Amino acid sequence: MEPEARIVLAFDLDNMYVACERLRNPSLVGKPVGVQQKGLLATASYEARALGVDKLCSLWEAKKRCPSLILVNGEDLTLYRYYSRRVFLLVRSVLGDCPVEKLGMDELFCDVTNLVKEHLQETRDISPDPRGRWFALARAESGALTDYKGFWYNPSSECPGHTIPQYDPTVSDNATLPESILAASHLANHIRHLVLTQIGLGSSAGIAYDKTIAKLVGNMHKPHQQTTLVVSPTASEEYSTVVQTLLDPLNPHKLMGFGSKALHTLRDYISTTKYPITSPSTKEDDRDELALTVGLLRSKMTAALFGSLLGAQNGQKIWDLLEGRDNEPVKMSPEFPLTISVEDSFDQQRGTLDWSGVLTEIETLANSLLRRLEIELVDGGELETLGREAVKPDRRRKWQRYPSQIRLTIRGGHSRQIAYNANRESRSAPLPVPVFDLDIPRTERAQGLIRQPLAGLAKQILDKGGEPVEKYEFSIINIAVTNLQTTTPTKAINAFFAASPWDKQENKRIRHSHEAKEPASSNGSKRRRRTLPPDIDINMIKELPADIRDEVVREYGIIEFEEPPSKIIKRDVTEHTLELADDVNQASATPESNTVADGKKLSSVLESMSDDGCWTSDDDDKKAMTPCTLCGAVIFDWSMAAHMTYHSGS
DNA sequence: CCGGGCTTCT
DNA sequence: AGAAGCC
Repeated sequence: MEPEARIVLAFDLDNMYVACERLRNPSLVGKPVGVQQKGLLATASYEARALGVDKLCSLWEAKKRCPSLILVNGEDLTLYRYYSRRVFLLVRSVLGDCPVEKLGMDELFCDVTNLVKEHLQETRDISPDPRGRWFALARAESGALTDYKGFWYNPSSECPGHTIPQYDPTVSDNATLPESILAASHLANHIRHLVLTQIGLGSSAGIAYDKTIAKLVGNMHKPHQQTTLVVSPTASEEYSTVVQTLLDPLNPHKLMGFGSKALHTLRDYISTTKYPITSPSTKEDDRDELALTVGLLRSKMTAALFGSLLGAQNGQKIWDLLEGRDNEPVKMSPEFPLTISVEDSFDQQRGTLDWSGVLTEIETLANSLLRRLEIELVDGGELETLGREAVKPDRRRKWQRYPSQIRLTIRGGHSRQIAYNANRESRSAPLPVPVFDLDIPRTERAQGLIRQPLAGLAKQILDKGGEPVEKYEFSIINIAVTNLQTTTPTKAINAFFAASPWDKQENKRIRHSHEAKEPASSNGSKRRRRTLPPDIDINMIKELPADIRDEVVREYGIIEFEEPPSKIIKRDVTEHTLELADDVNQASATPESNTVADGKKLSSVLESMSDDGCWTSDDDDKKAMTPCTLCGAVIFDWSMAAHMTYHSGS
């Protein structure tokens, strides 16, 4: 007995960077806007694309073609992360226990199998209601959404948005349409409606039976539209016909998991074995390459061949993609990222420095890393940076996560040969606890990080145990914190006792911490207090970062504190959700914000969400390519400026 | 295969 | 710790 079919929704926020900038600055609505990053155009609004801007990327070229183009600097991603998180939390709260997976900043996958199943069971036997059928949401323990219960839809109406295969209006009938996929499509429509009205971001969606195909069909009609695969895999023959028709003409690259490496390997094999695939490409982005399609690969090769070329497991997985099978589960994304990193790149000039120059660059990065930690991991931090009223000043700002490791990655050299991922070396070390102490100025904490451990890590990488060198060459420096913990770093506390990380000289005597650790299970009493290490100064404990101090106090049962230590941190997801949701409701209630980020009137967008007559679509944000005038390499337009710095370097 | 930021597999 | 994948 085969497992029941899943139902997967794929959401994609339309033109997200521009849309976010328009929420920040509504005067940009309806105008041609370009978002600029590092001297290149990261993305352009639909108005700008209509004026020919999307075909190029250098800034002056863009300005030439479209003098009215408004450039916005998008190098600081804070705003985009903020909205990305808002959308994630909203969707998650609507879907209860369903897994919601974040892909990058602007995409989500949702496995709504169980939700839809429950919905159908609940509504199966109830008598018809003139309003249609009630899709109940946010039940049970997700008590966050007291104001939110579900929505009505008409089970005998057509599927919202577009369908695959397309409806034949002459035979159009819901008889063949699986109830579950119809319900899921209405659910997706409802979620898009919520994201639009509560947050102000338009989105597109795909509804299908796995992630790859949901994403694929979702990309077929954009923006502000959705597309549903309306044939069930339980009707296996019809399903594979439809899916194969859909996939066969595609560039395999469009299938998630079919990366450039795999494609390259396959192409190599095909050309060296004179495999009978010959059709020369006419498409620009396939120039000089075999025009591989899903259909060609599928008909000319075998699963076994894929296995031997790409590894047994991976080969099989990729082969399955060609046949429209994708068993990748929708993985529930964690509330906070698992790593947070900052990175800068350097051309030949900037990237050739003596030792103190290297340290200066690392310090700059350390500062911006600390800023990000405060924005993203401290309660209320993101609101503060967005110029909204932060948490009450008297309320202590609490860390929501505690990274325990820090990692330095350096990519050396500027030779053209190396692959972008090669030549990277990294070293990691425990993250010193004082970084969490918000009473220490950020710049001081950054300097502390340099002293320990970043300078040492940099030496390990750059000197490789040899003698120091006059000049160091590198092209990328990255600093990351990893292993984000939900609890205060107790291990780090021990480390703190063992050696005060950043040399508070007076506290030299707090050394022998491990003696202080009690044999854990010496008797049955769990509540038994640890004894404070005898040589620890109570005043030093007072200077610990607040959260750490609480932990110490709790662990060791210190009582001679004037101010009572606050309770153990209690994390409440739902509370946070509501807090974030608040300011939007006001925003969307005011008349002047009653426009969608891409310039359409809200009312017209809402209207269009129920029918198919949407305005013309654009797509594939960043896929255009152009040959470099100097070396002829075909390069993504959005990276041409960066590419040019490459030439000027050598 | 350039950019910055993330995840996952090995 | 590094390679590779995705946006």
